[in-house]
This record gives sequence, C-alpha cells and structure tokens, in this order.
Amino acid sequence: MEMHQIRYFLAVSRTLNFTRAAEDCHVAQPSLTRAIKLLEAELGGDLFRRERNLTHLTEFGKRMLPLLGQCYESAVAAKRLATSIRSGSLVSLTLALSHTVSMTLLIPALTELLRLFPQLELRFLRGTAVEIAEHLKKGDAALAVAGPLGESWERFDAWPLFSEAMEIVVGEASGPASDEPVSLRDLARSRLLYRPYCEMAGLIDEHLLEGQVSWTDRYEVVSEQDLLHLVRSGLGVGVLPKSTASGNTEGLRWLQVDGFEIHRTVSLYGVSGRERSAPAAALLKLLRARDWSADVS
Amino acid sequence: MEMHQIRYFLAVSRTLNFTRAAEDCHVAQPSLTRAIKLLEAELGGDLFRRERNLTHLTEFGKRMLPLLGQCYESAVAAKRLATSIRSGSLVSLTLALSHTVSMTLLIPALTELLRLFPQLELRFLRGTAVEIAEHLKKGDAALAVAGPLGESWERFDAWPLFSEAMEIVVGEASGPASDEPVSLRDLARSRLLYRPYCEMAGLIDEHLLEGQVSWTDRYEVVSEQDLLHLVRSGLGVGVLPKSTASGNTEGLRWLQVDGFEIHRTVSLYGVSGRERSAPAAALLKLLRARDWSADVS
DNA sequence: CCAATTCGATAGTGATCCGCTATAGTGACA
DNA sequence: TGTCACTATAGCGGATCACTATCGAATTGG
Repeated sequence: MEMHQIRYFLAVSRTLNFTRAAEDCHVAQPSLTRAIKLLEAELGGDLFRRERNLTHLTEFGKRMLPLLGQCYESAVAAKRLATSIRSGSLVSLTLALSHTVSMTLLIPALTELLRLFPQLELRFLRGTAVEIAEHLKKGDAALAVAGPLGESWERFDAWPLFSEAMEIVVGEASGPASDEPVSLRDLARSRLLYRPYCEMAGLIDEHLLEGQVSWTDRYEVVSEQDLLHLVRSGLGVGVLPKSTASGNTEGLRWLQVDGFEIHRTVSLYGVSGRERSAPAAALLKLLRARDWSADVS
Repeated sequence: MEMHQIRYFLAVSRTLNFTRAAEDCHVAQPSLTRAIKLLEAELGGDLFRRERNLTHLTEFGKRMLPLLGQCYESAVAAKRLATSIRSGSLVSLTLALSHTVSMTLLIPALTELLRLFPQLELRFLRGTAVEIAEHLKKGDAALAVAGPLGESWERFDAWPLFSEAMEIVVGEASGPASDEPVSLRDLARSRLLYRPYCEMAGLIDEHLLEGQVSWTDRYEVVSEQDLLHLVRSGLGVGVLPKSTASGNTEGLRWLQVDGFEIHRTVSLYGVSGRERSAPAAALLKLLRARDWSADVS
C-alpha cells in the first residue's frame, strides 16, 4: 500500500470520476487507473464500481474510505507540523534539573528566555545525577542544571554557574539553643533528614563518618520541599545547599558546625557535538552571563 | 512521503539502531539509511541524532513520531479490515425500502437470512420511489423493496413479489355509519390524509379526479404510522395498501367504496450487471420464494 | 439514427527510484 | 592498538511509476 495509491483512491472517492481525479492529482489517467487496480489487488476486493456515469464506491470501498482517509490525513498533518516547526512558530526546549536545584534560581533567566521566544514550549525533567546524565545522553534534554554529575563522559560540556556551601539547617525552635558554633558530635543525636537524590549525598556521608559521627536516626525524604517542612516542624536536621531555601527562610535556622564544610558547584551541562536549538543556545548564554552572588549568600 | 519511509522511520524509532531496523524491515541497511535521509529532507529537519551507540530521536523526530505512527497504523488497520471482510467475517447488506413497505413484511425473510449469515450487518434506507431509484443507481443499496418505481432504467431488475389493493380506511367511530358500500362522493367531505411519499400517490389522485371528487380538505403526512394514528383518532381518511396495517387493525375500519379500485405491485429491485454479495443473493432468493398471500388478505 | 463526446482500460516506452552488494569511515571497547 | 559495531557512500540492476497514444463502450445531441 503506497501513499500515492491512497491519494488517488481518495481523489476518486471525491470526484467519482477517474479522469477528473487524475487531473486533481496531476497525473495521467492510466497511471491513476493502474494505481487503483494495484490497491484493489492488495486489499483483495474492488473499491469502485466503474459505471462511466455512475461510478461509485463499493460496499468494500466505503469500508476502506475512513481508514485510508485517516492514513492520508496523518501524513498531511505530519508535513504541516514539520513546516510549522521549521518556520519557528513551534519551538520547544527540554531542560533537565537536579532535584537539588530550585526552580527559583532559573526564573530570571527563563523569564528573559520567554521574552526572546514567546512561542517557546518549555519542558522540565527532574532527576538524580544519574538520571540527568541519562537524559542528556539520550537526548531527552538539550541542557541540564545540576551539581556534579559524577559521571565522567568526555562529551559532557559543563559550564560552572556558581559554588555554594552545603549548610546544616534546623527548625527555629529546635536544635542547640545557642548561636555559637556547635560540634558535629553535639548534633549526632538529632535525626538526620537524608536526601538520597542529592549529588553530594555520598560526600556528605563520608564527611560525617570522618567526623566520627554516626547518626542514630535517619529519615529519607524525596524532595527539598518535604525536607523543609519536616525541618520546620522540628522533626530533624537537614543538610542543604544554601540556595535551596534562599528567600524562604521563615522557621529555619542555619547552624555553624565545627568541622563541617562542604561546597558544591552547580553547573550547566550540555553534550558537545550536538547542535543546539536557538532557545537552548540563548538559555545557555543567559545562565552563564548571570550574576549568582545574590542566590548563594 | 512514502509508506516505506514511514515504516523504516518507525523501525528505527523502536530499535534506535539503523542496522537492526534494516533487519527488522527485511531490507539492506543502506536502503533504510537513504529512505530516512529522504524523509528528513522532505520534512526539513533531522529525525535522528546518529551517535552509533546513542542514536536517538531528535526533538523534531519526537514530534513526528505520533503522527507518522498513526499514519502507519491506519494503513495496517485498513489491510486488517480488508482481510477480515474478504474472509467473510464481516459482511454487510444495505436494503432500500419504500416508506410504504412495512418492515413486518420482511421480518420472516430477514430472520431466515440472519440464520444463514449470523455475522451479517444489515442496514436499511427508507425513501420515496425517486430516492430509492437513486440509492440503487449510486450503489448505496444492493436491493430495494418498493412499489412501482416509475423510473424506467433498463438496468433495473424488478422481481414482482405480490399485488395488493389500495384500500380506504377510516376510524372505527367515524365515517359513514353503514357497512354498505359508499360512493366516493359521500366520502369527499371527509379530510383526506395524503401520503406524498407513496408510489401510487399520482395514480390515486387521478382516480379521485376521474370520480369527480375534489377533497376540500387535505393533510399531508410523512409516515404510515402517523397516518394510522390520525385515522384512528377520526381526523381523516387514508388510502393505504392492504398490507400496511395487516395485523394492526384495532380502531380501523375498511370501507368498500364504489368506483375506487387501485392495485399496486410490490417488487424487489436490483441493478443488473452488478455482482451481488452472498447475503444479497440469499435475500433475493428468500423474498422471491415467499408466499405473500397471508400478508395481503 | 448517426456523429461527437465522455470515460475507463490497455499497450508500449522512458525515467525514476528502490533495493542490493561492496566498501569506506569512524567511534567504542577490550 | 586492533577489532568490532554502526552508519554513509558508490555503483549497479530491476521494479514500477508516469507518460503518450489509442481503443472500446456508452451516453448525448442534433
């Protein structure tokens, strides 16, 4: 079953006249006749009753009409969509974000991006470092923003955006009473709210073990928001990048802890050798040009 | 955009590997590569990022996938349906009926037909003589049952089924009191319920004019059922084929009217030179073999 | 009743395009 | 570094599609 056969079939269905259908299709009438005959042979039944003046669809042809019409319409729709995309009236950009990167960090750049590309369809993927690396590799996302991906694939382009401290946060009404620096050991009796999705999770664990701290109690959470709610309720202690709760610090207290100092670098990632769409290139430029100092202080 | 290109595109979308996709499609890999390239050229953008190990759909390819998938699915569905029809598991028959032919006349034959073809999809078209002739000509219906079609097209096959009288019917409580024959003139003051859709309407009109009868009042109705309801309510006089109300005579009275005698012949119609489907041939045989005497007495 | 017209089928030819084999080029991987 | 895996390219039949020319039959009009 070939596309031109379907096109010819639909033309004859409309005109009920082989000659005129051939004109409509801009082919010679014998070509159309033969195409229809081949289609009939393939389907195993006559599609038309040829009666000069009264040519019409057979019962069989009537059954075939909707399906073949749909087939053709889909092809036409695909071509239309392709044209629409090519003309730039339909552009999209998929961005992979670490669970540890707050959307608020990106809002200014995204706002500017949408000013440049009003029609842009933005799509976000959230994931762990491994998932983000996968998204980039498979081309699910054109760019990604995350902490260190761990994975060393030489085709990853990484543009560092900013560095920030991982800080320890407790609820305003809980934890050590003083504002003086406390020791890790003092803190070890609290419940640790563990973020397994964090790029720094392994490093934090090592750090705590080096400090001879064994946290007796540990909750696993699956999002920064959940963690913040738990911390505010005094149900545990969290280790968070500074930027996560910036501008949303009510009910929280940042602790100075002796012997705990970890920084992470948030980078923008891409895959070298892949041409970037215009919006992707623009977002890259916007993010790299941005001054992040306000977000990490 | 050719069908094989779409098939190849879908295969590569599944396997994400040109070589394996070519195997799946039972073509050589270069043929598939070229087909995809042509498709990309036609659509105006790359569908895949060729990265040996990591070949994947581009954003553009992802957009195209659903539509092209639908296109291919429709074609496959059409072929499946064709096979299904050819194997006889899906047969249909369209029958055109005059408004003046009661379905009850056909029930015995249809019952038998459905015993022979349990899977048969029956479809009915109702219409006037002109409409029925059109249905037959255009192939909308394979067979028709009606009174005289009026149209003389030499390609109409007509098999007379039965003849019957056109009778005059009034409500039980209305009309002339006696059971004696009345004259047309006596009746002329009643309201005539006129059936414009009847094949005999013209002839009936002539007949009444010949009898020098002018009906002062005339209602037009659009169905036998509506007419019977009106007649039962005493709102008029109807002229009906005997078979119409057979088995449904409550509230009705048949009048003997001097000088009024019209018969009509109900025939089965087909179009010569068109091959009939098995169910059509069977129904033809059943209807012609039937004894109609009980229906017209 | 015959000529003109219309409509679909057939024949024959040329060109396009598909599918094939062979092979090159290039990352990935051990 | 050598081998493998994967895609692209080149070149060659062969299938088939589109074309022109023409026929046969049926309808239409004078």
